[in-house]
Amino acid sequence: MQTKFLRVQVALPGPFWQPLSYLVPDDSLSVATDPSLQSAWLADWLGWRVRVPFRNQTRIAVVVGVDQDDGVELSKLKPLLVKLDQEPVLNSQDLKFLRWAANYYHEPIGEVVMAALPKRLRDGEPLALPGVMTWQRSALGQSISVDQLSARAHKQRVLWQALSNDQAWSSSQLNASFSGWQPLVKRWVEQGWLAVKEGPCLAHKSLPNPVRHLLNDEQQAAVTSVQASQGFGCFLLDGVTGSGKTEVYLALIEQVLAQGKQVLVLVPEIGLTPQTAARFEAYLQQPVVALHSGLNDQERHCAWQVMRRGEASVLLGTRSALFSPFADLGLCILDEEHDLSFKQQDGFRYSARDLLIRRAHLLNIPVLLGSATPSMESLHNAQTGRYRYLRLSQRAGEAQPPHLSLLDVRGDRLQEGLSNKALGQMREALAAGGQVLVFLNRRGFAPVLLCHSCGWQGACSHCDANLTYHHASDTLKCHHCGFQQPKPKVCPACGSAHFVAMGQGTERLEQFLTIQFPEHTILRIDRDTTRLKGSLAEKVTQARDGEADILIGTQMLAKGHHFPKLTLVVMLDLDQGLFSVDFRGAERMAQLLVQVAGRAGRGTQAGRVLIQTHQPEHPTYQQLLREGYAGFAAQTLGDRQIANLPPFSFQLLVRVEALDSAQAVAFLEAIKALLLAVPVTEPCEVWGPVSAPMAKRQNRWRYQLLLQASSRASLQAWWQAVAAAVYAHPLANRVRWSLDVDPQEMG
DNA sequence: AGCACGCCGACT
DNA sequence: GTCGGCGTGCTC
Repeated sequence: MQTKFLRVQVALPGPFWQPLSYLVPDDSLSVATDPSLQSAWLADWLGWRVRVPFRNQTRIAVVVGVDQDDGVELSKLKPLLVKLDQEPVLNSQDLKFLRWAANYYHEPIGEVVMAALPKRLRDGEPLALPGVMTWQRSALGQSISVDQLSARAHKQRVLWQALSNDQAWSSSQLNASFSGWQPLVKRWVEQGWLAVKEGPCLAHKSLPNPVRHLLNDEQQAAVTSVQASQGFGCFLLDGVTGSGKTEVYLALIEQVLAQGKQVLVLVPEIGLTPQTAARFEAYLQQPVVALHSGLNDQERHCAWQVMRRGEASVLLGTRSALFSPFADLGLCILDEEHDLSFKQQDGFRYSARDLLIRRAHLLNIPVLLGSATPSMESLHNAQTGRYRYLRLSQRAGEAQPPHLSLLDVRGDRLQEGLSNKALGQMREALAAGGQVLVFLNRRGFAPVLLCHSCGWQGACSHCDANLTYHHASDTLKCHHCGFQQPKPKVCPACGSAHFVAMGQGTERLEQFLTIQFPEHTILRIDRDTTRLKGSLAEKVTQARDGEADILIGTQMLAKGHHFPKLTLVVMLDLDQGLFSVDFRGAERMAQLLVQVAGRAGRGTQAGRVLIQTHQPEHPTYQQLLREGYAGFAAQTLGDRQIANLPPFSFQLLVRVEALDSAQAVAFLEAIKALLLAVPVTEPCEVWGPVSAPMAKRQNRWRYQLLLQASSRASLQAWWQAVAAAVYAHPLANRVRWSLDVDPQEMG
């Protein structure tokens, strides 16, 4: 038999645009050289973890291809060191999906594959979780009484006595009660007294009491539509706040679970609270695996493993849970589909919504997107028939839709951003026994220290941004690079010692309201007051139970929470959304308004929403008030079509950062020249280079180039036509640059 | 991305 | 004379 050198292609984190090849060790050759065993050879390697030599060290990689001749010289190839695990970590469908994602987002395959593995597996830890073994008396063990043990072996007798309760003991349970149990347990296993079981690594916990609900006609119609789906289908569930989208999800999940299949539910980053998981468990009466940023590496590994093995059927997670492997996935759900947190904003800039749809498509299963304020993209897809449109128009129970009104504050004196009219309304609502939420979208309102004499204000020397004044530490800080300095004693420009703190923060608002409403309790919920683990959930519970009369909140209070006693919402600074540089500014503002308004009047009392504004005649407000979100969306889609903006076109943003701004611009100009030289049939446009919204960050100048085309395919093809030349450009290695496919924010 | 190699200022 | 600054170039 002639010698054939076999190679595998592996995904390794790093900027490698194709997988790296390694030779397989000699002892694997006999299988592979026989052509009839090619498929066995494939199954033996594809998706397996391997340890490979890399430079002068070793790395963990995943085999993504087998024996493809990629043109790399044999002499350059190294043999891989060892194959890990007893099974592949990713199956061929997972790999196909990940390859598609890498290709679409122009992200190195190694980075994408590693995003699909929990950190412990990326680091080469064993696949099996330590501590998931449980021990229980075997049939033989049942007959062994403690008296058969030596009377002098006190430790043994205590341990055996404990094990005689017929429960399965995990190592963590044994650790908690006994020391030195391992050798004894090991011996008893060898003697056949104990049976080892590899149990689920999730702690057994008791399920909440069952909760059932009846569906109204609209909910039932939505459930029926999705159930009728044969194979892949994408559904948009457009349901007003409080209309009971979750009940639809639960009914569908229940049905899929009854078929023995699994379900993946994605929620926004701050939407996943223990209450959400508990609600799912109460209805479904089975454990729900939660996967979110609050978990440690072991817990993530556990969740990953449990879903992959099919030991649990429901995964409820944030963005990255999208990559989890499943034994048999039957349904995907993505709640609050308009939410920006589904788009990863750094590194691998994927959209969890778009990738979830792609994954469902590859698996040929239905996917359901839900929102009270669907994105223009999804509404457009529903209108063109790519998605099936499902509508829930009624609030569940007796709850009335909130009443929205504009509060014209032009010419009024504002105290900490609040008008006297708003304060008056708050007093009335509180006197009537209601709860009040003051909503502050703090962006752009960070407190700035200003010299009262000359107007000087601190600017960061490394970024194109103002320094923010921090009262507690009496310092000026840059939120973008971490630069900080003590508050100057006198103004660096004019020498005056008279400073004023400008701008609005929730902290100052809280101080002000404490003075205004001394007899009422105030609860502030924002990034600063919820930094500790679990404190958001705790505060939300307090708010929901009516322990505070006045709530002060930012973005994180806008989503999904239910405050039955809330009767009045005051929105302080929505106006800025009207004048955003981003064409999606108004869309975001409208979504925020409707979502926050949805917090009010979910109990028996009708809710009111006051929007403080300097622009009461602005068409966006007028439209939202007259026709609601649907009318706003129809108008916005019309405008987008005329302007040929997404969702009527597709965009790709090239971002560049460089210490030398000339290099950044030169690189983008070079890319633009390459793009313009490509003959294209469909309309393709390129704008820029322009300065990024924050022109300088951490001493690097930031520029961007926007590509736009009439279809995803033509946009991809256009970039592909220049990609090789761009990567080969001398500046490509001298500046930091990245691609953002389907950018959601221009920052 | 890391992490080496490589070629010029302040130190025992 | 060296230690080390981070520019630049490669990784199967």
